[in-house]
Amino acid sequence: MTTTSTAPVFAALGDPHRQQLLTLLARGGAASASSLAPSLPVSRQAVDRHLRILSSAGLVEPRRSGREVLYSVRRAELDRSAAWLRDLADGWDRRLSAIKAAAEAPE
Amino acid sequence: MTTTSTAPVFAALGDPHRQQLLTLLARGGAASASSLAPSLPVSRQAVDRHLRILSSAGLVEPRRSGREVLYSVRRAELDRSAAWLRDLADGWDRRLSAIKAAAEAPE
DNA sequence: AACACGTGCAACACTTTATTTGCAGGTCAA
DNA sequence: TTGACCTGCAAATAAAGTGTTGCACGTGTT
Repeated sequence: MTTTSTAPVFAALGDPHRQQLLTLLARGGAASASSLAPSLPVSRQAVDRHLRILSSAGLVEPRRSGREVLYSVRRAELDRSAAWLRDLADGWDRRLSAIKAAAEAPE
Repeated sequence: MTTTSTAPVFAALGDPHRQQLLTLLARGGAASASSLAPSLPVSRQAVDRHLRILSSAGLVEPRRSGREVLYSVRRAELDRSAAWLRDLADGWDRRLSAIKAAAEAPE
């Protein structure tokens, strides 16, 4: 089940510009699309779209402040994705120990 | 720097079929494209391409065994991606404590 | 009210991705 | 050698993603 629900998250993380936006938000705090755009080599509208994608993946959260919309990082989703990776790695480890055990006790 | 190098990894993880292939490999051990294809609702060739993408992202590794090509999970890359997520979350935590400290000591 | 600024949306072009079918070539077994 | 099975590659198509420009609409400010 987590198999499909984390896919949009990883897909969102799979773009360099979006990674850049995430690190900017993580280090600089909440910011708007317009204020972030100068830091990237793309237009304000493109940044806006990336932030929407990150938002629908649950990685950032929009908050209205006056006439601006400030986006901030949502840690919970980062943790959830990291947990998925960890479970995958654990499954692989279990597989390896099963092979090792089978090799040591042929019958 | 890791910003761009992990992007292909996350992009590879961002597809449900590829996630499914990874979990199959992690739990069932090394397998070929042909043997995996019946478990997915796509053709053998499509599975092959997904495995190539996972392979070029470093998430799986091909190994020739007779007339088959067996793919197996590469734990190192899983760990590397998990580390990237952890660093991002840590950066966000540092940001939060900086804000908190500033609030407690206005000047 | 008038102006500036930030957002939201639509149209468009371009590139990439996903997937299929078909076929050629290699490898193993009878 | 013949047949079965697996891999590898090409062409075709449909869909999605990335980016741009232009413009309309709120929301503050003067």
